[in-house]
Amino acid sequence: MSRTDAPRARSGAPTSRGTATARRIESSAVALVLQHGYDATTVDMICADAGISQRTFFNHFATKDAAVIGTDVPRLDESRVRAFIAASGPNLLADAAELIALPGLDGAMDPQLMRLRMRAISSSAELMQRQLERFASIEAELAEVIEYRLARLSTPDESAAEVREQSRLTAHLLAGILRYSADALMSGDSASVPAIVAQTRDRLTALLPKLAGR
Amino acid sequence: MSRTDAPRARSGAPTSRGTATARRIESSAVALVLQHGYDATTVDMICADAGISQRTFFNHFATKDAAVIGTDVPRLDESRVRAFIAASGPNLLADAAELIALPGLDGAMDPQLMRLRMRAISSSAELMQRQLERFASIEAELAEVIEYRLARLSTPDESAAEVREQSRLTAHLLAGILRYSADALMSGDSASVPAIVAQTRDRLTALLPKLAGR
DNA sequence: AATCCAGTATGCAGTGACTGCAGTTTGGCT
DNA sequence: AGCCAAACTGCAGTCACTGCATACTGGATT
Repeated sequence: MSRTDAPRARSGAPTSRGTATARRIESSAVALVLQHGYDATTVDMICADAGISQRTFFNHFATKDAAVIGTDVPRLDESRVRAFIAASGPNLLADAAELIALPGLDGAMDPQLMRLRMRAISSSAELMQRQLERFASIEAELAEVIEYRLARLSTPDESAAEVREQSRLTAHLLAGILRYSADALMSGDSASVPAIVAQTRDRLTALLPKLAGR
Repeated sequence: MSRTDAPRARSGAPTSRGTATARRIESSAVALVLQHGYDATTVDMICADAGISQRTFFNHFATKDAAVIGTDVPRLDESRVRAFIAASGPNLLADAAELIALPGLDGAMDPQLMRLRMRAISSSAELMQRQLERFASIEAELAEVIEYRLARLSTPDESAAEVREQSRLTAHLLAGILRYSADALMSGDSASVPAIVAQTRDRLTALLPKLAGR
């Protein structure tokens, strides 16, 4: 019934990452969306362009938008997580922002398709929305990691439950930062991901003291 | 084509707020979702329960989820906006969080339906998501208001453009706070809206110094 | 009282995303 | 050659949603 949370596919639950067919579908989808816009691009059009049947399309991608934005989910970079927990720099938020390993940055994907995909996503408010929703998927995990750092900063009068809530709140703040970065990345003309991340970090460092009062 | 951004309806663009039919549809929708879950509740079921045709349903609500979560959008409370701009308290974020006038709190709605609606929304991840998306609709407005306050706190080396970007970043942070509050409100068993807002404010006040370092 | 009109409700046919099922092709392996 | 699992396909069906053309309603106008 729901269109967005459909189960993967049926039997093999193909990861889509890697199979030639999935790649063809993805590049057709991105190209057509860039050409006609997301709403005007039907699944049938993508199938025709990729030379496959509609059923095959849905064997690879659970939804139409998955074919455009990709199936990889942002993850926490384990090695960085350990470093983050051990560290104790003053700027927890900025540190945490670097925990997230954006998919597609690990070089496993064609950078050309990557660039087109980003343009396609930013051309549609709906796709952008879906893209941002993905950040929410790691928020719980993020809150847990943050809790380790935050526990060391807690005052004696704060219960463990309170620290946990503060961690969850921090994770939500972080999601806001990520949304801001994604926004800047997509709407800005050029600018690489590392550049945007660094810029946001600086901006945040300047901003936080103003928000926290003195 | 898109399911989520459909234009209101055709001629009169009914506000849905107030008409008896719209109210019947809303309460049928909420009741059925509570009973069967969102995905298992079809538009036809709601129509049958409310005693209207499907076409009439879509004359009142642009989408199925609109009938459950309501059509009112959060707005900035104008009188509070003026107070916010004039004030200069140390806790800008917490101040800003009170700018938002949540719909349904102005007493114009049946509190009983309000409570059922909240339970219905929190019973489905998809609905919750849609609900949270609405906060994004006022982010631009919010950033503009924040800019007034932030401009007074800027250092000489910061350009107007930089202040604007910091304001946008702040608006995104605020959206995170709102999401956290909404989450707490929905998942918590009881707790009134003002109580949650106050609690979040306190929590934020305790948290911010930790995040900004000293 | 007859007329008119705007607002609202409806039936119907169509589009587009998505699913389940049942059957076929394909390529590697024995 | 024969076999098997993975991948592909057609098809029929469900559900959200739209456009259009057509009623029904109650009150304001003449």
